[in-house]
Amino acid sequence: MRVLLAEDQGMVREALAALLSLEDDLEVVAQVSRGDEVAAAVAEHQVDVAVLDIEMPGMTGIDACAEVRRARPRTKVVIATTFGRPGYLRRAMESGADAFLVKDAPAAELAEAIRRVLRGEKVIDPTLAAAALTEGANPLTGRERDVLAAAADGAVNADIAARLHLSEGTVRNYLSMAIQKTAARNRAEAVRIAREKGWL
Amino acid sequence: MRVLLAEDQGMVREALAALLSLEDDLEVVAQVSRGDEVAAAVAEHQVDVAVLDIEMPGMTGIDACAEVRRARPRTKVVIATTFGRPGYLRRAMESGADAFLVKDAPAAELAEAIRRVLRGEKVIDPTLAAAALTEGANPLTGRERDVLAAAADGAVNADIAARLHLSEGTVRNYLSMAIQKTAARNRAEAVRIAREKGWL
DNA sequence: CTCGGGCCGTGACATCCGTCATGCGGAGGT
DNA sequence: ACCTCCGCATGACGGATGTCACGGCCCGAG
Repeated sequence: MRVLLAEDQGMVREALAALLSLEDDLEVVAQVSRGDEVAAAVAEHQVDVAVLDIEMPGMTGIDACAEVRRARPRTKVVIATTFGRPGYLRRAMESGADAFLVKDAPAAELAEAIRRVLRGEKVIDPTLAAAALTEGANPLTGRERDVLAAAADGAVNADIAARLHLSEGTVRNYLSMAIQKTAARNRAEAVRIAREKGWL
Repeated sequence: MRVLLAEDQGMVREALAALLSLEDDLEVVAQVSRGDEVAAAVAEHQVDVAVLDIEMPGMTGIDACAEVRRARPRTKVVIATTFGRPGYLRRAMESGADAFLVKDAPAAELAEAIRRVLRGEKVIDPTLAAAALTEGANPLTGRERDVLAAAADGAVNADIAARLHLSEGTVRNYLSMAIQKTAARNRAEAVRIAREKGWL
């Protein structure tokens, strides 16, 4: 079966390629390091399974998954990520992913998951599935996410207001909402919590 | 040559093991997922080269490197990390590392670096070396680092004071110093900048 | 021994931040 | 038509934060 690997860290990507090449029934026919190169490569190399990291330059693996789903629905998608955040899992499934793995897991699970999605199964870590279900959906509105994301790197209110073309008071209001919804005590904690839950 | 791999993400660790096993002259004789297991494993398996990640539970790869250096000076140490922060490079070299690689690099460089350190050479990314030299040393004092680290996850002043057994005013003073030294405009930005430079 | 620097604290002050009340317009649902 | 939710805004208030000046203790370098 023809496999594509998308992962931005060269060493990790090539190591995973070496690992999968040990499997007789799998062949790594393409490797990309950016999310926005996935869809084209999948089409060009007639890929049967795409293994995607989430955090990548250009485009997230989740968005790339949605692109693949639209352009070539028969290609299976496996999301393999460092962070087992419930929100990531939820969004990955909404984008049509067939499997969701965390890189903490033993390597054998990757090949195993690939074979299972090829048989038409879905593969999800049960612990994560439970967490995603108990958490409920992302409670932040679009603008609240925007403001929180802009505050994430330490910008002051005036900066955020300028960047998003808002009034400073509005920025304060959205942040206040976000802080309450995350049950945090200030913006920094709100950012941390939202990140952990995959809301950002 | 006998190689140890220390890396917390199972999938990545085993993939790197597969990669290195393709090299005729290298043999992966031990794998650990925690920093505090490195030294014992190095001694037990008579390891010639230890490949260490930095971010690991239990102990950082840099501290583990120092342990190995003390307990078994002839063992070479290769630090392989996700983040090419100048401060990491500096601290790794101070701990006696023989090579410093970023995981962005192509996989071939890993085996190459291992062979070179075995010949007694040091291997450092020249771009990073330049950055480390232009940056100068960490300007933060021990206590300033402590309070900044405690503020990193969104704790309020009272929390930090309690955690470090300080007065709240003292926390404010240290944070103010840290903010000035990082040329930041608030604690959150100071945390970000200190992280980027590897001062934390 | 003196001097600088790290460490810890206090007090005062200006500013920033988080909260709340309130308002308006638009989109979507019943 | 009505209600609800989102987006955007203003104004006011208290508390948190950042800055500054100042003092103390201890240690190592010169």
